[in-house]
Amino acid sequence: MTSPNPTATPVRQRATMKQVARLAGVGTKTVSRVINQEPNVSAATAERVWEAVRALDYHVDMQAGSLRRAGGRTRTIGLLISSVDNPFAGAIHRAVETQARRLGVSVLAASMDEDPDREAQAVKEFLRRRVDGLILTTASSDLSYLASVTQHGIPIVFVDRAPVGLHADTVTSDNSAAAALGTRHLIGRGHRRIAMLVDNLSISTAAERRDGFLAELGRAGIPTGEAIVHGDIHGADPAEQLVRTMLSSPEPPTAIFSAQNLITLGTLRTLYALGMQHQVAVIGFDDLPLADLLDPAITVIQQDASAIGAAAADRLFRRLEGEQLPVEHIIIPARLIARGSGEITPPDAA
Amino acid sequence: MTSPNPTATPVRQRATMKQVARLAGVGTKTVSRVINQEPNVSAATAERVWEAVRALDYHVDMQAGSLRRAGGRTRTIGLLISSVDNPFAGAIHRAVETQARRLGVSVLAASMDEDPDREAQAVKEFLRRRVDGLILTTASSDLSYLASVTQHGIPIVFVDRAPVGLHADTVTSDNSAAAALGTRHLIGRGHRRIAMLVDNLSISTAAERRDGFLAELGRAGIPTGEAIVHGDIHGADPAEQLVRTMLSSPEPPTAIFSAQNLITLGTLRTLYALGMQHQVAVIGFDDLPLADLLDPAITVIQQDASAIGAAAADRLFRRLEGEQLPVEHIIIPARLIARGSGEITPPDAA
DNA sequence: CTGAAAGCGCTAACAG
DNA sequence: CTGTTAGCGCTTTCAG
Repeated sequence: MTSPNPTATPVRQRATMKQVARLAGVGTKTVSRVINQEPNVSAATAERVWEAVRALDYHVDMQAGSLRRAGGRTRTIGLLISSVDNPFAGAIHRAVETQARRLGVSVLAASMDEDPDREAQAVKEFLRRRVDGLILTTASSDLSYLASVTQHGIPIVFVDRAPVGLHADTVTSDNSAAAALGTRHLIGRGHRRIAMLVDNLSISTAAERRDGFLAELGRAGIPTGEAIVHGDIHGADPAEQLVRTMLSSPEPPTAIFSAQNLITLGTLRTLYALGMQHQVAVIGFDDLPLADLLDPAITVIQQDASAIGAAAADRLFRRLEGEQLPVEHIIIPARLIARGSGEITPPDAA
Repeated sequence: MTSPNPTATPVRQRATMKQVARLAGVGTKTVSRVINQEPNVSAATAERVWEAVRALDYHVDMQAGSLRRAGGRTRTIGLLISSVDNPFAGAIHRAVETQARRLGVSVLAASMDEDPDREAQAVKEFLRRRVDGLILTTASSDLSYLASVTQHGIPIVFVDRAPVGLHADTVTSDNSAAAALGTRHLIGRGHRRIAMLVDNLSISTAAERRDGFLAELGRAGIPTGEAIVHGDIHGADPAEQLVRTMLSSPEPPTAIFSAQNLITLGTLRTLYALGMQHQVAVIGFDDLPLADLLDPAITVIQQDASAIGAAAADRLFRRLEGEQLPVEHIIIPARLIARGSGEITPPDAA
């Protein structure tokens, strides 16, 4: 009978604490003390243990440990973002990881793809793996399934979007104000027919940007009843199509406010294809890598993703340390970067 | 004496399988069978168990389970990439996650930031958490610390960069060939003074790109002894500086081959600042979002990050399923996308 | 400063 | 089809 694994090196079993203890000639509890840097171990004993650890290439099993440990901490958190492939989300992820690493905490990351089912599934997998805490970007309008989670003592911090119907720590941009800022910028250049292009309006962020836009139009005395708002635009291709249609309409907008990254991309593609990039003003939410080199360079509303991620992580880890904090909604300001495309004036301007 | 947590809802302890069993009026093993979809449970019993699960909001503890389960599988893998904030790495992450999710596997993600110490630290944390397998982008020249890992039966697949001195599954682009392709493209337009700008040469990917560049120069009969190669460029700012210096030299290059994303960005910034974007040819490794809208649009070598990630995940999961596979180096082709900047001819061309 | 015993929540192996 | 017993690797508790 041949071995089932003829080529590979024979699998040597992973070392256990017991084996380390035997090799070092001490009890398992002493090994545990050394590994976890607990006090009350003589330097000599500790050194013998470390030698055994190296000799056996031993790595503690945190999972097994947390089974018994007070509080059952796994030193692992769950992070749910729109997509691990999205630059904005990546920056948040980065900021969270930086803080986590400092504390020896690992991060389970997952993408929810704007799908409430995926979101719920991802959270379930996090819970099965006994994460200590959760940082979530949510796509759900029904967060009731999370109520029990917080009750079980697992802290949750929401990032990017405020949760619906749940009183919990939240860190977001100042979406409505930022949208108003951009809108005011365009109105100041003389625009009155401004189109807002926005993603799925069930995403709170999208809705807030729309609201900020409309509010600012209202403040400027521009009738919001006939305001041009296009929602439910998913990605660059639909945006590209839509802008094409819009611009060939009898009364085309003189400015476009794109409320999201990919929508900006699609908008620009059509403008360039039509050679109209110098005629229609554009402001985009979220910056893009080469935006400053285009002609005209793109005026954007830049969110501080790093600050958002850092604030969320800070909040979560402080709760995990046991700090008693009131539930808070932290708002990170976004800023407008004027580069050219947002300063184009409408054709009929004096 | 006041409660230490006066405002919050009292923390209800997490439900255990035993509690579910008691509530459903069955043994724990039956609950285990139902939860894990094992056979040999009557529909009626299963339904009672599910009711109890819902009532108690029970989530299995996979950690505890894997302690006893044959093979000790945790259904979690570790993914190490250059940075979770890097678009190329994000695309790999995405592809890995997609496959993992299908199999109910979670992903612990970490950034190594081109730092061997961070890399080793991250792997250690993965191991402590008993991941079933590892997908690694490595920055280390000494991978000896991983030998024991594979011996313990934990499969490793390397992505983006081949490991030094370790015979293991690897998925990379065809770096040398792709660099040669880009170089040939420039030579075909009449360029002979081509500068290659490349990241840290200790990164195998960077070295391979340099080698492909030099090899192609050699094939074209261009003396490689005087070839212009600038290594150890970390990010956009140093690249920006360097290009400025280069272009003010007595015999400036007529074409620039940027071997990395951020270097391309810096290169372009200088070219635009000097108004020379129509005079100096540029080819960049890795695509950028707005590259097609610039004037001239940027010619790039595009790596298929999704395919790389997918191939790596496929390999890992097949090994985890127990398939016996020979160690393999899978090479994913990269392609050249000609857009304009790479087709600029040198000033002295006939 | 050190170690022995108990048990965390679960699943393997077996008995019914 | 179902339940009981043992024990995974670790940390807690408590006795030296």
